[in-house]
Amino acid sequence: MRIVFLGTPDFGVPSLEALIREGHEVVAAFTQPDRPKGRGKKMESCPVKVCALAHDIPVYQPVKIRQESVEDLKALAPDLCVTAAFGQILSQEILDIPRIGTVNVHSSLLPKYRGSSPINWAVICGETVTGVTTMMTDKGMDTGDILLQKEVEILPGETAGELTDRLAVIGADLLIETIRQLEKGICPRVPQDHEKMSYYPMLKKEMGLVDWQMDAHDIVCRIRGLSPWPGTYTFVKGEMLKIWQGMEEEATTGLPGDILEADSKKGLLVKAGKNAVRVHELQAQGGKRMKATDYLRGHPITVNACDKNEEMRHE
RNA sequence: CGCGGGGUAGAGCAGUUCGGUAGCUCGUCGGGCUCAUAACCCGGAGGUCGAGGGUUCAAGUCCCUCCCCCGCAA
Repeated sequence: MRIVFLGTPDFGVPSLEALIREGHEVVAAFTQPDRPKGRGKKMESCPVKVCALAHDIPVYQPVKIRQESVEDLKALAPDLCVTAAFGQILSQEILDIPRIGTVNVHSSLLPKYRGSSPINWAVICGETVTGVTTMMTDKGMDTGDILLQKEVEILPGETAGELTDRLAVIGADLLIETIRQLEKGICPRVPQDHEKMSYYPMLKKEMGLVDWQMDAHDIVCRIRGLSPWPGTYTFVKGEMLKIWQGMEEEATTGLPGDILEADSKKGLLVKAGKNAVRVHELQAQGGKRMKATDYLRGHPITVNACDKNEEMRHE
């Protein structure tokens, strides 16, 4: 099968590798253009590009695929296009090019969690089950007909990053099975129940700012859901502190945001709306991530007595 | 050349302004106290101060070069 692969970040790599491993003829890979990244504004290739080049697959990096790549795609004459976290919207004109169609690997149980960050949102919303879906891409945002779907349990304490790694592999397997069934003409194809759809927006940096009015359970889900990017943070004495890991702990005293415990032995405990968040792992500006107890050894934080030291209260 | 913080004992930090015996908290090892401890007391071990070069009687500290880690921004 002549396949054109479209994907950008790590999530797409297992799918691309699976296609190659299965002996499909991957004739091209499309990814987002290289962008200045990291500290020194160095240009960096995305994971899918690196993978494609390693397998001698031609790489295309249009800024806007709809405008630049229609002729290229036609010339490639694919039987099938496969997308996995590509990052650009395909036009109908492009969707009409592949003989069979365009299959998208989406990391949620559609129609739930449409949008660009389904894994993060599933964790943020406190789900215990999510999954991957293969679908026939249509013009809408993750609205196409569902082909195959697989449920995956979200493990306790699992972060979005960890879950992404797992779903990427599971998604690759599902993709291979989907293509197998498409080739035989036995692949189911059912429209989404649009009544049950949910859509969540792209993640923004600001979403990582902890609102201590929220219940501890929700804050912990957010910490997990935004890890490793964009990360969760709060302010202590005017300095930003990233929170990498935390757990809910029962607490009835104090006001939201109060530091109930800050001890290099006991650790760091911050009051939330309901209950409190035990901060296990954090990271100060310029520092590396470390256990809260280690941090407190060298950075003593005063315990808020709830109604004094108002200026020390973090936001 | 995008902005910025940092590398000192196993861990987390202070010390660098203004050169002059390597410090703190914790851990660890040994001893003591206690019905008891994430408690307390006494004692010990453990450091090429990221690397190299330079200045100096003397460099963690001043000068030059390099390596590594991290936050912002994108």
